[in-house]
Amino acid sequence: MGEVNEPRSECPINAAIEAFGDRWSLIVLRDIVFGDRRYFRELQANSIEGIASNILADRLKRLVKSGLLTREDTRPGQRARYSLTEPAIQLVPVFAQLGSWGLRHRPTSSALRVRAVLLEQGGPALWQEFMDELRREHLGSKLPARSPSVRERLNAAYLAATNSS
Amino acid sequence: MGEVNEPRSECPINAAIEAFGDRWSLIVLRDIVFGDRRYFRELQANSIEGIASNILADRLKRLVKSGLLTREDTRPGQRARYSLTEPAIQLVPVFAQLGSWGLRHRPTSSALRVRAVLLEQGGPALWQEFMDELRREHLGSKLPARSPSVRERLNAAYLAATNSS
DNA sequence: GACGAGTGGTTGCAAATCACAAGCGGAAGG
DNA sequence: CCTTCCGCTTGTGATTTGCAACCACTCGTC
Repeated sequence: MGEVNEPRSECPINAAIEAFGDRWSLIVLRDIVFGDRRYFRELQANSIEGIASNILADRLKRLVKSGLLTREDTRPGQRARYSLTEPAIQLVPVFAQLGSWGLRHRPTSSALRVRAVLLEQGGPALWQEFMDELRREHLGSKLPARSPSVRERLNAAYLAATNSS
Repeated sequence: MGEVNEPRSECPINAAIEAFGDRWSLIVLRDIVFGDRRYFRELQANSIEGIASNILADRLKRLVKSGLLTREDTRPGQRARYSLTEPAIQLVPVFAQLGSWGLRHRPTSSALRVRAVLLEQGGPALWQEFMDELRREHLGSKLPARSPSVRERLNAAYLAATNSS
């Protein structure tokens, strides 16, 4: 990916594409945001698309460099936790719209569809709540938490769908 | 791009990425949606990112095959018009969110930013109006038109920004 | 203090894709 | 005819992808 160079244009849509418009960046971010994966091995082992380790390493490095993730700095050989930054947290509405689109126009499994349905039904209010939750988990925000959390609700719906199908 | 094969997963977000998650597909669609380009040469000549003709040809072909565009069928050597399909028109909210993100988190030129700002301010109601407009232009919908059209408003704002800067 | 499991990666390689420039066959107008 | 416009196609080298194997390091256990 050539996004290391200067941007092709100064269009905001193009800027977004250059930041995460490839076949893997959004997949990695999706797994961190919705799947709560924080470590390299977690991301690789649980990837439903089966990401290769070199691609994962490359994307994580690039996302850190471009300000979408931060990496806990550890000595080599130790677990390093990745955290979302505020720009990455603000991708939640993008994920919601992508999910709504995929839901409508492509065949998807009923289990994996559930999260997108809920996110669509909840609308911007739910997205905001989820973003606040991510700020708490990833940025140490002290905003008051609600129970059950959005992620708990999303996962409960996902599990219900996998069992009933 | 390997999107011709079977999908990597049945996740709606992944489905969206496989449909248009590369460095050029959304750029082409953006120019058709917001720039009102309908012909190959228009798309190539006016591309601010400078798309190469083989890439453009490949993307158009793929977008037609995947149901996002239709191509007027003409004899070779004649102008062929491309039209958006309903799934492509429903990308408007995706574009709006991508624009909002790029606006906030990446440097963009004030002129090119204007459309994204307007789309954000207008919200879902404006998106719907714009989608109806696209249905009229691309699908022959007979829904009543409003004046001035959303595109006229977006372009007027864009021109005002280019002159004042 | 050697061992084995777990950590986050790197390396090599073949295949696919990208980006750039040039050229091509048909159609339309004069 | 000749020119211009039309949608591409064809080379070419450079980059990226996907796959599998391998690596250096740390930590807990014996």
